[in-house]
Amino acid sequence: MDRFLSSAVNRIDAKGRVSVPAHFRAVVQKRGYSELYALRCLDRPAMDVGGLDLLDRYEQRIAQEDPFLRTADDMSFFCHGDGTFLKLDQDGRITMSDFIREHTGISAEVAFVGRGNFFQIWEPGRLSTYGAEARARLLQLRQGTKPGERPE
Amino acid sequence: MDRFLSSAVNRIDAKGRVSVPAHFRAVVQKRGYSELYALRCLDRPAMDVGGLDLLDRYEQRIAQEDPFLRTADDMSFFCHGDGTFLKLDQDGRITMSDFIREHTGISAEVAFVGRGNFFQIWEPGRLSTYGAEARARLLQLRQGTKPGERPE
DNA sequence: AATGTCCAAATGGGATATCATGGGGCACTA
DNA sequence: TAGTGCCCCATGATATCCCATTTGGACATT
Repeated sequence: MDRFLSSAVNRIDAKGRVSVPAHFRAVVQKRGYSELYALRCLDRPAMDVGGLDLLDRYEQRIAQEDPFLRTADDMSFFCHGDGTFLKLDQDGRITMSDFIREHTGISAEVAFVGRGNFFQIWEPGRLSTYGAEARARLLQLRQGTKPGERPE
Repeated sequence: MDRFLSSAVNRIDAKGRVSVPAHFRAVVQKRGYSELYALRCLDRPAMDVGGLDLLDRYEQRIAQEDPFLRTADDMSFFCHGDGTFLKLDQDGRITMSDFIREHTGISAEVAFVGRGNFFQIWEPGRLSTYGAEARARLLQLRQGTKPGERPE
């Protein structure tokens, strides 16, 4: 399987390292990612993590905009300024920098969530909160609340 | 990787020096920049820093303007006159001149922000304010695409 | 079903390399 | 002579390498 699926929670050690789930590492290798690109999610306390193709997609999108308009600048600000590279060490671990901790609230444990072509990193507590909200929204949709309306 | 990515804040020492993040220095070297050029951003308290090709970008912009209008002249004045060269010392540091401090409000710490082909220098507080605004604009964009659609 | 064995993955930690930062000293110059 | 820029080195913090130990699940055996 070459997609990031399922989820797992791993502990951060005293040096700030955390193991990427073996299954994810296998996908990373199968896809030939030599480096991982991590991006602060726009509206959630999570990081999207994937290969450079993730970044390429953003850059291609930006290229379509007028480079001198603010939108293009905002987009670049986001995908370059709010992104970072992650290095897998030889034991398959990554280090949780302050850059990541600030945005996610991660401190002692990390939740890894597969998302197909990429995966996400969450603080476990916030993930379950968010998951509950997402389910509630879907439920409301089914029960006939106006689509697009944000519950709460 | 040969792009300026991610952000970091470093402290200015008693002599007015600040370390350019190692990753940025690596990119500078990989791109073969022998000198760094810093330009005052037009509409923000930040500096754009990059190789001389940074000027290409602005000159391209100027070329779009009607050469008979004052705008073109202003722009040229701006990009050719309102910039300065930055020298990396042997330890990979640059000196924060008054020219930079005045425009950015930098005093004790410097935030470096990768922007792909160049990077920016900010006063950390102002950066976070501006970043929040930029993200808000992007969110707006996304929500304009299709109401109720699951953002991705 | 309970227990034991094995293996892969996760975790811990010492040693080392890299980086940010502070500071001394020298040359040039205003 | 004070100020500035530049060179060099010291130090502490962090990141990385490498190896040891623990954990947990799959499988086999009884």
